Order: sequence, then structure tokens, then C-alpha cells
Amino acid sequence: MLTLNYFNELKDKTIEGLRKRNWDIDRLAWIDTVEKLDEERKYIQTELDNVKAEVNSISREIGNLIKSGSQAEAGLLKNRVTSHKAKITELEDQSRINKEILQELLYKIPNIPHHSVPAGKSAEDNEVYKSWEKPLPELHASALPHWELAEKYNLFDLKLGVKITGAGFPLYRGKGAKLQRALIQFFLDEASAAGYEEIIPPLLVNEETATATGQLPDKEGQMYYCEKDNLYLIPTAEVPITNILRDEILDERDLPVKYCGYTPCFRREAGSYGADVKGLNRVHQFDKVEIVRVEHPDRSYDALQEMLHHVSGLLEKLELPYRILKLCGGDMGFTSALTYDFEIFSAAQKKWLEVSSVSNFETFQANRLKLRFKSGGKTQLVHTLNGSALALARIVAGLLENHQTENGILIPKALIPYTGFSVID
RNA sequence: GGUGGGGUGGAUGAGUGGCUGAAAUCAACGGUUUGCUAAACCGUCGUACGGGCUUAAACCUGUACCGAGGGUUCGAAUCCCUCCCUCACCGCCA
Repeated sequence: MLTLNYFNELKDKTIEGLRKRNWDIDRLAWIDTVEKLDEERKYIQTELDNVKAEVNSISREIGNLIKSGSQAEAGLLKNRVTSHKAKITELEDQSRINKEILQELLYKIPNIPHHSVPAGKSAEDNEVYKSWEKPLPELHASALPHWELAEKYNLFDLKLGVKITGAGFPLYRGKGAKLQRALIQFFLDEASAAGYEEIIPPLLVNEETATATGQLPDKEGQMYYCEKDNLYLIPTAEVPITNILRDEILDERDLPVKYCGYTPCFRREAGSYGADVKGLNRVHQFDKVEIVRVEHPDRSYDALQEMLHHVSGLLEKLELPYRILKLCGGDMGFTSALTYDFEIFSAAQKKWLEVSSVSNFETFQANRLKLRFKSGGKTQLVHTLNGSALALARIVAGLLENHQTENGILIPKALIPYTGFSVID
């Protein structure tokens, strides 16, 4: 959620940014509405404060009169308060309505894209930020997509997942399960080495938490929900981990804060279907190691670069061909100001698969989180960032496909200490 | 699931109707002192949203906030109602 100050001070930038998100004239008019409502809010508050101030002062006077025994005079003053009370009720009603409308509107306005974000409508308009320079790998003639490799080597089983739970809940087994565990361990070790504190958060979160990171009120359809306890299964570790610092005022010296954490992620993926859902490409439960940073606003874009570097390093160690995209305004998430996606090339499927998304949210999340820092007596919002480092299911798909040979699937050197085996055959 | 106790500022903790936005202590911050460290002493030390002044900050000022929401009252941290959270013990289970 953007702050009201943001609109006041940066109206032109706001409108320009929303255009990049392909907002039409009708929706851009919301910004004027926000401005109008904000003026109204200030006016109502000034009025309300004045009336209340008077009531407070009369009440003090009554107290003094009663103490000095002037009951009659006190009675007269009491009558005077009565007329004010009607006014207070009226203004409070106005204020409540005003705030509700304003809040609802603010929830619908996405983050303003960073100035470098390219315009565009869909994934096709994303900019290739860093391309894969070497030739793309070519596999032997009998190379298989990962779902067939899984069957051949008994690595994971989607049918069993269906039996136990339903579609999109893979069951990993044997070397497939070990590979999964090895990757998690590898990613966590790499993140720790890069200075991220390791967190194991709760996997279910309450409403407040889900609201602060922006999943609610809009995207409840994408989360699994336990009605009885009013709790949501996390769609990413970002949700619980970013909320660690909700409602905190940090000292400038505490920055940056760097967290990492492994969690399973649960996504309903309501409405998705088709070729993309084959195998591990899109599932309801997958594992992911997430990195989260809380940064000084002056440093957040440097931090973003560091995160790109970190994720690149992981993919290089896994010997996977990858590229980095800078998402266009139309493809970027609601809460993000700048997002880079990492894609690995699946040689068997002959397409690029998204494996990581690294974003700077600037103050958008911090505002909802009420996460601020103090600098020279001044309190201001921090910038928050996060990124997948990395999402497992698709990495597994890519590893299996790209490293397959006629004699089995080769485990990248960096991973062998974690798997304990060097080949799946 | 049952029974009981609690939710006050960064922490501990006082406060049962007006002088309490909140004692005291600790922590933190600034300073003085000091071979060094420590100690001592002095000072500062909540947040949000308005208004005034200002280029801005500083500053002055108003309102709200003692888990959340409502009520009683001229006046509520304090009294009443509803809800939420939490802790302890018992039962059950890992």
C-alpha cells in the first residue's frame, strides 16, 4: 500500500507509473479521488479535533467546579457539552466513511514501478536483462522430459500424489527425495554464507500477517485457508519471514536485516491449466528457499543487485543455463517496484522455466507492515526486498532434463557432497 | 476439551473516575567527569494523524492511542458488555 504522502508529493510520478501498468483513464481518475478524499479527511479531522478539544476543556472546568463545590455552575456546563456531542457523532460518522472508502481505494492501487521498468502488457514485453551467452545445450536424441525421467528412475510420482491428496501434490521418492533434500540444504548453506540468518517460520499465518505482505485482501483465492482456525497456508516464506519485523522501529544501525528460510509453499493456482501444468512445472505444493532483506532506502537497489548476483551464483554452481528478465509494467506483481525473473532453459521441453523472482518492494510492504527505522531522530519507512533462492520443483525439472545422458542423470559437482551420489541411474 | 490468571511505553512494573500520555527502575541515546575500562552525575528518551510557523527542519499546538470493538459518564488505562490473544494447571496426544 502506498502512503498518502506519496500521492501528495509525487502525483506525476504516480500517474506515469500506473500508465506503465497499463492503467486507463478511468482508473487513473482514482488518483484524483484519493486526493479529494484525503483533503476531506484532513478537513474532518481538523473540525473533529477542535470540537473534542473544547469538550475536553469544558470537562476539566466541570471537574474543578465540582471540587470547589459549585454544583449548579457545573450543571450548566454539562448542558453545553450535550450540543457538542451531536456534532462529534456526526463528524465521527463522516470520518469513518471517509476512511473506509479511502482505505479500499488504496488497497487497489499497486506499487509504482521503478523508472527503469519497461512499459508493456504481458510476459512477451519483458526485457532480457542478462542473456545466456553460450550456446544452449542440446540433448541426445532419446532425451526425455522430466516427468518421463521421473518414471524411468523412480524419482517422483504424481499419481500417488493424486491418490493421497489430489492433482499438483507430488510425492518424491528414493533419489528424487534425496535430491530434493540436498538442494534445500545447498541453498540454505549458500544463503548463510552470504550472511542471511536462517529462519524456520510457521507455515500457517493469521489474517494480519497475510494482509501486511499484501496477500489479503485481494488474493485470498490463491491461498489455502483453514476456516476453523482462520489461518492461511503460506504461499511463500516471504509472508511469515517479512512479518518478523512487523510493527517495529529499527535503528539505522540495525540495517540491513537479512533473513533466509526454507519452507514448503502452498498455492491453489486457481484457474491455471494447460501445457504449463505438466510434471513439476506448476504444482500446488513445492519447496523453496527464500531470501528476504530489509534495507535503507538509499541502499535497496544495490541490495537488489547483490541478490541477483547470489541467485546467479546458485544457477552457475548447478550448471544450468539461465537468463534474467526485467519484468515489464504489465507482468510485474502488484506489490513490486522492480522485479527480475530468472529462467532456466529446459533442453528437453525446449523452453524457459521461471525459477526465481527477485523484487524490490521499496516502501510498499513496509507501509502495511509499519516497519520503519530511525535515522537522526527521524522515523521513516524501510525498503523490503525478497527473492527465491531458489524454487525447488522447477529446478529439479531443469536439473533432470539438462543433465541427462544416455547413461543416467549426472549430479552437478557442487551438489554431490549434499546428495551423496553423483549419478542417477 | 476443562479450570483459573493475565494483556499498560524497548523491558520490568505502578496506577480503581479528573492534577495520568501515563510513577519508578532498567535498557538506549547525548553530555560532564575520568590513565583505560567501569562507576558516578546531568540531560533526552512513545506512535499516528491534524493545525500554526517555515523553502525545509527545528519548534509551538490539538486530537487519538494503556489487546480490539462497543457502552455508561460532563470526564475512562481505571466502571460495564462483546470479542481476540496469552500464560498456568488438568485431560488427551506427539
